[in-house]
Amino acid sequence: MTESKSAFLQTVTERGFVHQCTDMDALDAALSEGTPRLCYIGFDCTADSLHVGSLLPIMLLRWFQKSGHKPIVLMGGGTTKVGDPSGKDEARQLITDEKIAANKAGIQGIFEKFLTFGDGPTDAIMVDNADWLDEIEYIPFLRDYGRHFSVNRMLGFDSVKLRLEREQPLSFLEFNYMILQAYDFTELFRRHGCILQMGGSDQWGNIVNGVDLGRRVDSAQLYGLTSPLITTASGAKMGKTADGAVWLNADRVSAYDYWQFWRNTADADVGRFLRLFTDLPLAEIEKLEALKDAEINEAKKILANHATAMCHGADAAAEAEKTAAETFEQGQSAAGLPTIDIPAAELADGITAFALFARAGLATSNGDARRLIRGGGARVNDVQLKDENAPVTADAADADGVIKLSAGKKRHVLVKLG
RNA sequence: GGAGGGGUGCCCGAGUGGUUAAAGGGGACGGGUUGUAAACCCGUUGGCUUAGCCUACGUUGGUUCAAAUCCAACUCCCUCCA
Repeated sequence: MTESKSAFLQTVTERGFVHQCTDMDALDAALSEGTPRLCYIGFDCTADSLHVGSLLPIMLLRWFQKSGHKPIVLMGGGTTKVGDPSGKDEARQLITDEKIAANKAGIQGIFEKFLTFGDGPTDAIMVDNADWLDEIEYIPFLRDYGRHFSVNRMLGFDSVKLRLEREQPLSFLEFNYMILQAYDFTELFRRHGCILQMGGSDQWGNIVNGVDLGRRVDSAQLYGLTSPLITTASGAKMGKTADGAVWLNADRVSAYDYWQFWRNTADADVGRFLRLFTDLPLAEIEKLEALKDAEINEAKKILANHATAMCHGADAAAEAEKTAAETFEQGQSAAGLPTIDIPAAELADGITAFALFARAGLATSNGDARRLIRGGGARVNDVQLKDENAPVTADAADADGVIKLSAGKKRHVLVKLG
């Protein structure tokens, strides 16, 4: 394909979202007819929040909507009961129905920040595959749909093949996942006229099965498009930090930490991430990524601002930027840093340094805090601690009753006397 | 149902009676350098009331002065056979 006619494929290709497509030219034609088309991406309810790994699919839906089409967010309330074996070495733990419902509730709100929902022709809608999967009758389903799946072929798909090659167990339950996901596509085609399913590259097998099933049972021309797996310049899967995944829900990862995550992007990743995770025009991104040496830090701030504003709101992003500037550029104890309250009475007698660091969450245990201090990584009000057993008292507090604790250069917590 | 193999710290993976909180690697964290990069060098990486004590090698029980290492039962996984 040379030049896309459709705004959506044009944008998404230029920005680096496309890994594979079942039929780029035909899809391009379908999206260029001037009428809104429908596409969907499924999100399983395996946790009570999504993390930055899901951001790419969400951005795809966002661009789809911005390009004049109608996105469907499919909540995997049904498929989560089965568990997707894709990209997993081990069988997923079965998740209870209650947990799935709770997870779904936690996830749903995120989409409203990235998409406009409603009844209009290009408004996003949200559906749950439990609505139809829970009702399936085994024998009729096998006869109507199961006969279209070749086990020989299924064994060749990565999600299954990798498990078998590594001699890891794959239960029949999980083996059925791709059939159910394929059926989702058929169901969404019939209910809504949805013609496109997108997803991460690990979903390719599942998506192709859906396209094939649609052709077999409904003679429908369906399309699939996948996005590449995003790794950082250092080769790691993107979105992991010491504390685990970078979650999108504010109660899991604060707006400040979220901002910091983006601010700490490697130089080599800045341009790519700006294209993928912000709406900034390409011309502007090209200028930003061309910045040299320390100047590229400005591009990182812009990345952090846009990414945070999209997820947590412009106010939270501005606040996070201000806090970071005060902390790192002016070396102050910025009010916006994570804060813990400790009763003044407790500090009157002093709290042993290692215990205080552990309590502030800067160390995972007292022992960890001791090691941190011994290694010279702990500071109180920017003064390095020498003695892990020395008490920190209320005397260390400034006029506002605040003590600044630091572990390394990047992690800071304020202790506020209560 | 039968036969064999396996379950070690965040992950991978050594270790087959004591000197083992357990080699090595990865990851992570901290220090140095720096731009809140990258690369590189150094250190740390079970818990606690930390010169000491406690808990740990699938689970439970046993042998022994002493077990991750030997024995038994159980459990989960893998392979082959039925």
